[in-house]
Amino acid sequence: MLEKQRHQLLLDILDEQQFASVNDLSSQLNASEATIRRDITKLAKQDQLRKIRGGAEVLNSSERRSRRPHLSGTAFLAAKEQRADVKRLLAKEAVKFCEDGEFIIINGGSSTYMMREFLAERHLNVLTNSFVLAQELAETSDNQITLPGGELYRKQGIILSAFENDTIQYYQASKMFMGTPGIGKFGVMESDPLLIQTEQKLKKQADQLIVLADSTKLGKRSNFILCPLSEVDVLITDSEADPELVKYFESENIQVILVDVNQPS
Amino acid sequence: MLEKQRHQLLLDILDEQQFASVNDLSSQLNASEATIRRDITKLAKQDQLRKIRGGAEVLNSSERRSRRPHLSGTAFLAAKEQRADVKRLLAKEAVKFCEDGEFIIINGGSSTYMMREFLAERHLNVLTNSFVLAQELAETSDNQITLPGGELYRKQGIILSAFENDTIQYYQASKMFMGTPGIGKFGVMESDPLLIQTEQKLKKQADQLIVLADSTKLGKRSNFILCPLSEVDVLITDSEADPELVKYFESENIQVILVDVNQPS
DNA sequence: ATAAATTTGATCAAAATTTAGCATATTGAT
DNA sequence: ATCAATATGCTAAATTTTGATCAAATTTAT
Repeated sequence: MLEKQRHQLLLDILDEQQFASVNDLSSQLNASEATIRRDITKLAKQDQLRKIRGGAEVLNSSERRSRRPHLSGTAFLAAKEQRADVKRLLAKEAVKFCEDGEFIIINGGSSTYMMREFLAERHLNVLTNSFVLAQELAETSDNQITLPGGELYRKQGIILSAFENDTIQYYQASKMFMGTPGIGKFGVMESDPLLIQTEQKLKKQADQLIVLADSTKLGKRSNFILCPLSEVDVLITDSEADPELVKYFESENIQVILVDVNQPS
Repeated sequence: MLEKQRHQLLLDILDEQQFASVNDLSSQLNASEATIRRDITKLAKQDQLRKIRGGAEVLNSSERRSRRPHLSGTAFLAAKEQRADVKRLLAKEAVKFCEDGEFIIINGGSSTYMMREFLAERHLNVLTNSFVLAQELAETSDNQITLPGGELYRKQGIILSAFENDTIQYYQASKMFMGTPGIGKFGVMESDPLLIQTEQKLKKQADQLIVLADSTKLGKRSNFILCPLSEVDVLITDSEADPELVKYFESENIQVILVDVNQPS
């Protein structure tokens, strides 16, 4: 059996049963114990599993090296599919807010990613933590692109850093655009704890915060509160939004833009 | 059987079973192992499969050649053409220097970009200011990727920042790889003034500096001196290098690796 | 604490795989 | 049909992986 293949199977086994002894693996993969030990050592070096006495142990997902959730691939584009048509309209409206030459920040996410289509023929200065958006804009537009430093998280297609990041700190934008899994009286939500810190750092550098959220997101809760409503300047949503909530947002001094979902596009 | 036909069948087999050993393929396609090896090498160069020890492995669809060339392709890819074969061999040698799990820095440029092919099956932690390299590695490999913050320069496919950049400062690497337009008694040269500052910052974070330069670059001058020879630890060049110069570099305590240019692969 | 049992890493020879060079066969162009 | 270019198969040498053995380290049982 090929080494690579054996490695793959070994990881598959671990995925299912959490732990595996050298002996188990040796018989399941019919390879000698010496070989299994070498495999484990190698895979441990690659951060694919944890070597423990007697065998190996799986890593929990946060430690694990993303097992090829491809950029531009599965996870990201799949999320993009949901209500893609509405998101596209919100994105279109968002881009209309910008004047050529303006400095803006675009936070990663499937809603804001849609802005790429409309940014193609614009000439803005864009700071974004979305690697995939940067990629698109670099290829299809003349916008000036700035990226924050950090590690690339393939699953989200985003660049994250634990450190204070000077590139962000020196960037001053008039507007920041972001999507959200939920927005309500409690504020703007975020489901991915990894993202919160970066988002808050980005938000500090912009004069105006513009949130994109289709009507199903209104009033929805999620894991974490990213910021209170008072920090939101504009909310772009669709015409099916609950009028009560819209009124409430407006009473909180938020400019609400309702995009007609039956618009021809 | 026609070569093209055999290639197609080979890929079909891989599609079905993920892995295939040279031996398997040889009997299934009745061709000698030598031929199968040559096929695999060729197809791997075309990014149709991944060459692994003992055989070949499928690429998941997003890695497949279907994708369009990244970043406008023009300037950057054109530069890539020159002496591409030699550069590829230098890159291969460079990757051999790395151990899985190691933290390395790769400076942008056409030589170092070639490392992507050989990094595909490795598991390293890579910090690079090359946006295009990051793109490739993100799509085709499991390496952990870190990017410095800054503006995206399309022509060079590179991220540059005028600011001190914490992402870089917190990164500690054992090796830094860089290409150069010229290296001689005066030191390592750089032609693009924009790059110098970033390169010097990156260099500070690595224990060892490894320079890739084909033999035509040896003794060549360019606009700027990036660093003196004393800071270079390893020079990877090809066997057509001027022996006098090689001797000189060695007398300066540089480990010189000569790659045989007549090597096939 | 001591002994027994287990696991580990190192070493080495055998087996498998890759590479390189050369001879032969096939193909395409004239 | 002939020549050149390319593709194929074979072999020997170099490299890598594997499995077996064993001493040292670690854990478990007494």
